[in-house]
Amino acid sequence: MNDRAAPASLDEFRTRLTQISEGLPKRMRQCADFVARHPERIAVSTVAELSQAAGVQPSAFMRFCQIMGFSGFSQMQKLFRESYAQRWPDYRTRLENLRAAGSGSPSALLAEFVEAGRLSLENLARTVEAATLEKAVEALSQARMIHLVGMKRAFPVACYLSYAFDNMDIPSLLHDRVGNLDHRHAILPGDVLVAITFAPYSHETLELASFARDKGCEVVALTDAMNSPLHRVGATALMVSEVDVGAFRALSATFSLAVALAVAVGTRRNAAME
Amino acid sequence: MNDRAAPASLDEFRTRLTQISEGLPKRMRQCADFVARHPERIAVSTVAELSQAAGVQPSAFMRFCQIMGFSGFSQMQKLFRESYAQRWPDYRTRLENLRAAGSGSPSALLAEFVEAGRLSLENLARTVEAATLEKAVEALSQARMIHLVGMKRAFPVACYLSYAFDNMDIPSLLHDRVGNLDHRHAILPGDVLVAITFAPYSHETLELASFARDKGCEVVALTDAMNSPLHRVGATALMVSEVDVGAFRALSATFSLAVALAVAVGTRRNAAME
DNA sequence: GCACGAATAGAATATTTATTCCATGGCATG
DNA sequence: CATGCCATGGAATAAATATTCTATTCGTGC
Repeated sequence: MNDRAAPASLDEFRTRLTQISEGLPKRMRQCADFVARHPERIAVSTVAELSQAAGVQPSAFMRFCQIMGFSGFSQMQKLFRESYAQRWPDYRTRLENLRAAGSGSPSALLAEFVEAGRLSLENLARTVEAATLEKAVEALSQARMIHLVGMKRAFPVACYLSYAFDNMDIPSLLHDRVGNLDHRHAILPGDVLVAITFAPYSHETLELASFARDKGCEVVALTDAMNSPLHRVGATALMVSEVDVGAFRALSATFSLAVALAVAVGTRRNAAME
Repeated sequence: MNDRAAPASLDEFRTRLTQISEGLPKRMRQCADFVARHPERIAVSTVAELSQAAGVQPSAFMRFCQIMGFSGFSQMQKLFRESYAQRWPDYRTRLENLRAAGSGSPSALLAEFVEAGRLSLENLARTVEAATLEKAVEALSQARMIHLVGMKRAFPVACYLSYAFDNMDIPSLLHDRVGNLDHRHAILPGDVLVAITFAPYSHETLELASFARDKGCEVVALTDAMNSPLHRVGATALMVSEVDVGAFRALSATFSLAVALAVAVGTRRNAAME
């Protein structure tokens, strides 16, 4: 049937997968991609479920298993069941295991940040004001152009928004201060500025926000607290507080908020065009 | 049959188990003890295997399942399988429901992304390999200089790492392609490259990775799946898969991983200096 | 020590799930 | 344009697996 014996470990499986994944027919490629993306599901799902999730017929999935060198799905599943048995424990106990690896260890740190991210997300879901969010989306949907600014820790968020808007063909400009160039004069009537900053608040961001306000542009703020100086420029302020670990903060919740904002604006703009 | 409905979550399962575990006949007690001891095996084993491992007959194990409130073993196994593989199936329908309800509303979208973020984080905690993470941290701690590359959706992550390393006085260089300039020749022996890319994989990132490898530098990868082309350059690959909402993905889990990586490297480097 | 009921084991059955096979359709090659 | 090959879908079949049933055992109360 096939030129090679069945993979005996996940590593071998991975190797084989990358080896063959080029020059595979369409459906086989779908299987390969799906398996690569959701390896954890192989151990606990049936052929029918997996094939449906991958968007192929059960028989196609079977053929894929054979191409990978297994006699069939069952043999492949066996490999995954055996190798996932150890790392299986549910989320909570798994976190404890990671932590137990020692308080300074990378795994323990990761566990801390995962937990912090989860708390931040829950917090975000609880505290966000639907009306404010709605107002922000409405403003951005009407905008002639969307300007983005964020420095330091906020810069990744601004970048991501820029990427998202770009993907949805929404005109946007990232004020990234490359070469210390200043594009403030690109802010014209009818535009909207998204200003992102967290304590300690960046001077440049605040200044650009008040500049935009003075030009009569609306300002949507992504910030961290009620006492953020962005409130002073009359911005529509979305607040998101990240739980910190030691002196460090991830951006898990902030990114969820950012992508939700972007997608909401994108769909509303599309709806308006039809 | 039994006085109560089937547990709907692992927590309910645990509660019920402790409730009934006293005053149980001998074989039932054996089952209870075994299940309590090896809950992870339920999702991936058959009744025959489990009952043998617990030292009882298959039929005894069946009766245990019923005592726990399930109709049979299959229903109980389903609970364990579902709580492991996050239920993708109803994700699509949930989205459709949202749309049908006319609620492309921003708050509903945010709720979706918050949920997606949470699932991604849990998934990350479950699937990360401590050994790989350790290897990555070690490599980065030894590095003369850390190079960072990531395009499109991965760029915010690269930016954040750059910011974090900078804050900890760790020499790093972000290959941001501003002005289409290429700094590949700044990659010198003893350096390490952190390459970040998700499907569809960025050509530039892959190319820089193989360039670095050819120069004899280690490559640490942050990527999304087993079949990422970064595996082919022999990178130490940390995998993190984000749950998507429609066509969009946030970066919640990726950022938790990134910040944990950065902080771990920072503390280790500090420890080495003293 | 006997009779009764619960508990158990093992075999028989029903159901689910993997696997194979064959007919069809599309694509590239001659 | 015709021909052959390969990929694909769907249905038929085979295997594995859960589930139920019944005979037997074990313990308990009279």
